[in-house]
Amino acid sequence: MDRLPEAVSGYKLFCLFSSMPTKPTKSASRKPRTDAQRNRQRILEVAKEAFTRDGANASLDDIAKQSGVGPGTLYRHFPTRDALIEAVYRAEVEKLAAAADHFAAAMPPLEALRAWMLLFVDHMAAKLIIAPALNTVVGGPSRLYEGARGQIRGAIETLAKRAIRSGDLRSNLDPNDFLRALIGVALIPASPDWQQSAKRLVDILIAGSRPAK
Amino acid sequence: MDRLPEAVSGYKLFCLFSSMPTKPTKSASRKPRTDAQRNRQRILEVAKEAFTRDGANASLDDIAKQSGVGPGTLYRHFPTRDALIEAVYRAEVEKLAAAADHFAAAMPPLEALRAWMLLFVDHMAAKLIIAPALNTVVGGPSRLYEGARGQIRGAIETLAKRAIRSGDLRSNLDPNDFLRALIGVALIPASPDWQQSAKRLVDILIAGSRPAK
DNA sequence: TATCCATACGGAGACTATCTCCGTTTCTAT
DNA sequence: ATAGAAACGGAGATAGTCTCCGTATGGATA
Repeated sequence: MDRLPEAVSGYKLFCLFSSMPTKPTKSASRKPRTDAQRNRQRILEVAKEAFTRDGANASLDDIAKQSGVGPGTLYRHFPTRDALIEAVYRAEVEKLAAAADHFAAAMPPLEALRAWMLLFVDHMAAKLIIAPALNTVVGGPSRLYEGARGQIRGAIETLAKRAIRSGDLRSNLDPNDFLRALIGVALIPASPDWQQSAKRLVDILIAGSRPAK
Repeated sequence: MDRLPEAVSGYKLFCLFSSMPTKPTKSASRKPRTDAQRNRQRILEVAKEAFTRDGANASLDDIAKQSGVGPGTLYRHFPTRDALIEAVYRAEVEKLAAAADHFAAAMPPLEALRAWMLLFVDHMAAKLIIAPALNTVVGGPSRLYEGARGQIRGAIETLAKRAIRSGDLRSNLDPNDFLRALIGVALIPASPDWQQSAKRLVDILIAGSRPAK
């Protein structure tokens, strides 16, 4: 419960920055140890597998073992289960955000939006990673994922605004509504016509968001 | 697991015949004990609170304690965590299904559909019960909730078909798409304009499902 | 109403997973 | 080459899950 919030958030901040391409800070301290980085990476990979396979409460000690490290090492890198899930989640999210930029640059507005929404769905379908990850955040009032959500939100906002500007969508539209709907689709992978449903939904959303004639 | 099933059933058979001089009927079905029913009910209520408050992995022993029963009693009624979650979930679902019938009987088609979709969202918003419950099912390939999902599906199908018949919606529509979208909305209760977003989304879905002019 | 026994109860305790602490090892910088 | 900061591993304390079985209770029967 009362889990040293400031210490944790400090660590999170570190993680956030550490995944950036170049160091923006002067930081004066020394280069992070290579074995630490390697272990961190390895844990992330194994965790992704494990969460995909066993759901969001796969055994953390098992993940540590499969990564070839002790439990202590895992918990040093990711103090809580949520922290680990979040890290895995963030990696996926970054791929999606990158794709949004790419589509925006390469396609006409409405098409780009549609393509990205479908990609969003595909990512969830293929990896099944984001769904289990989102589970735990829904359960509690935790503030995780906010940064990641920001990225996704940014991605769809960019695409939607472009489509609004070109007159393909109504101007009084909140792109977040799209997101919510898509996540719903992704969370029900049970039925076999899953993909079809997702595509239909995307088209319904777009059709429902066209400017009034 | 393998708990002497034949011995038990053999014993029951013996009782059946030996104690049955005149009555040809069922000694088998006896009225369920009232204390058992009461306990079951109480556990359900407490569990609903607990899951809402602490997320889907609230301590089961705690729930038992707060219900005034021992852990054994809880586990007899609900052998697994999923079973308990499912029971709570099912209760909510039944309320929704009932409401669908009510709306269908009392309102014009499109209005009834819209009202129910909003109620669906409200239930999730107010109770936050269904969301945590859905989490665990998403994680694994478990077959829980299928019956409950059937009820919900039935509810929205009834309403949607009515709206299709009256010409308010396109005929090539899969109402399940609506469901998926709504669940997505319900799973992101974080933002403050939550309710607004949900209502907008409902209208987008309906607008996007109108017959082509 | 009294009696019987199937049904249900409680909770001690075995088992399993989570997470911490700290002595040891490894890597970077000088 | 060496110092010492950083990272490691894993034993073990803690906490949650679930079972077993002796005891209590309420419905059926007479």
